[in-house]
Amino acid sequence: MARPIAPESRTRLLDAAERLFHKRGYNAVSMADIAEATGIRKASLYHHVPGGKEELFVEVSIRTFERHEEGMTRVLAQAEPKLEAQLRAASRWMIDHAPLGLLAMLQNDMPALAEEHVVGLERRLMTSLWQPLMAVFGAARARGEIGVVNTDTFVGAFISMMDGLTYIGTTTVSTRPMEEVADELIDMMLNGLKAR
Amino acid sequence: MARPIAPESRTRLLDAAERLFHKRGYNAVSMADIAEATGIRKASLYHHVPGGKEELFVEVSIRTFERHEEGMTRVLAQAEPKLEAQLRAASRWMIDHAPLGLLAMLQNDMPALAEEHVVGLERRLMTSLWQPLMAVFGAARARGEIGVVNTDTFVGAFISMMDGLTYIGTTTVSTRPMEEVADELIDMMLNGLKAR
DNA sequence: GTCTATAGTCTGATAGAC
DNA sequence: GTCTATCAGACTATAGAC
Repeated sequence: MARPIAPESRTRLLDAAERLFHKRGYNAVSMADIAEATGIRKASLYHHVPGGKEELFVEVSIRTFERHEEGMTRVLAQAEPKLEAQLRAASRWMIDHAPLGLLAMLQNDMPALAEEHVVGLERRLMTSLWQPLMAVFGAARARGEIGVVNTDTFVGAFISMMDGLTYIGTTTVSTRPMEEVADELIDMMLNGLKAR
Repeated sequence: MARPIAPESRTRLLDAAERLFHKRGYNAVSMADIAEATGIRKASLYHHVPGGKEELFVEVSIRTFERHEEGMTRVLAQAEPKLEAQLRAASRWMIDHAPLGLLAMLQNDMPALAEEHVVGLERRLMTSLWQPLMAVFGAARARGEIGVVNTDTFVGAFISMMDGLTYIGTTTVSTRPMEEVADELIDMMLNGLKAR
C-alpha cells in the first residue's frame, strides 16, 4: 500500500516471510502474500532474493535456527547447572521464541524443497536445538542426576512435548499458562507419574 | 493409465487421497496428484466428491479419525488394566497405524479449511484419540497407580511424543525399532529419569 | 462413472522503465 | 530498489459427450 523507503527492507522481508511460513507452512504461502505483508510489490521481492521462494524459505529457516541455537545455548549456560533448572530454562525459551512447529515443518515443508536444501536444513536444525540439549542431558548423566539412558530419545521427547504445547493449548479448553504445563511435564520427565 | 472398472473405486480414491494428504499435507497435494494415484482422470473425482478438494480432505480425515477411535478403544480394552500395559498397547497402535502427523495437520492444514470444517474436525480428533486415553489415565488415577495429576497434560504429552517418534527416527541416526523407543518413553513417563 | 475439453483463477518468475 | 506489465504453467472446478 504505502511506498516504503526501505530502511532495512530486507530484514522486514525476512521477518514477514518468517511469520507467514511459520504460521501456514511453505506451500500455503504465496509470494503475493509475502509481498503484501512486506509492503512492496511481488516483483520487488526478486531483487532481494533472486533465487525466489525456495531460497527465501531456506534463508528464513537458517536465520530462525541460528537464533534458536544462540538463544538456547545462552539460557542453558545461564541456568543453574542442574537438569531441572536447565530444562525449565529451555522450555521458557521455546515458549517465548516461537512455537517452532518443527514437526509440521519436517513433515510438510521439506518434501517440497530440493534435496540439497533439505539436507542442509536438517543438519542446521540438529545443531541448533538438538546439540545444546544433548549436552545438557549428557552433563546431567555425568553428574549422576539421571541414570544411564539413551540421551537422544529424551531430547527428542522434550522437543516433541514443547512443540506440542502450542497445539495442546489450542485444542483443549485449558487456559493454564504454558509455563505451568511445561513445569508439569519436566517434573514428569524427572520424577515420573507413579504415586510415590 | 489403465481404465479401471471401479469395483470400489470410491474406496480406492479415499485410500489414495489419505496417503497423499498425510504425507505432504493438504496444500501440497493437487487433485491431479490424487487422480493419478487413483487411476482415473481429474474430472472423474468430482463424481465421487462433488464438494471438491476440501470435502475430500474432510471426508478422508473423518474416516482416519474413526479408524483410530475404533482401534485405540479396542486395544486399550484388550490390554491388561494397568497404565503401563495400556500405554504400550496405545503406542503400538499409533506406530502401526500411521504416524498421524497430527501436529502438522493442525498447524498447516486447518488454516486452509472453512471454519465449520475446522471445528468439526477438531472435535472428532478429540473424541478419537484424546478421549480413550483420558479414560485410561483417569482409571489409573482411580486405581491409585499414579498421583493426582492434570490428565489432559499427560495425554497431550503422550500423543506428542508418539507423533514425534516418526521424525525423531528420521532425523537421528538411530536405527532402533520404534517400539523400543516407545517403551523407553513410557518408562520415563511412569518412573522418571532420576537416578533411583 | 468415466472421459475430453476448457473456463477462470492463481502461481512463481522475468523484462524493462524509472 | 521499486515499480507496471506480462508470461507460461498449474491450479480447482465445470460442461457435456459417451
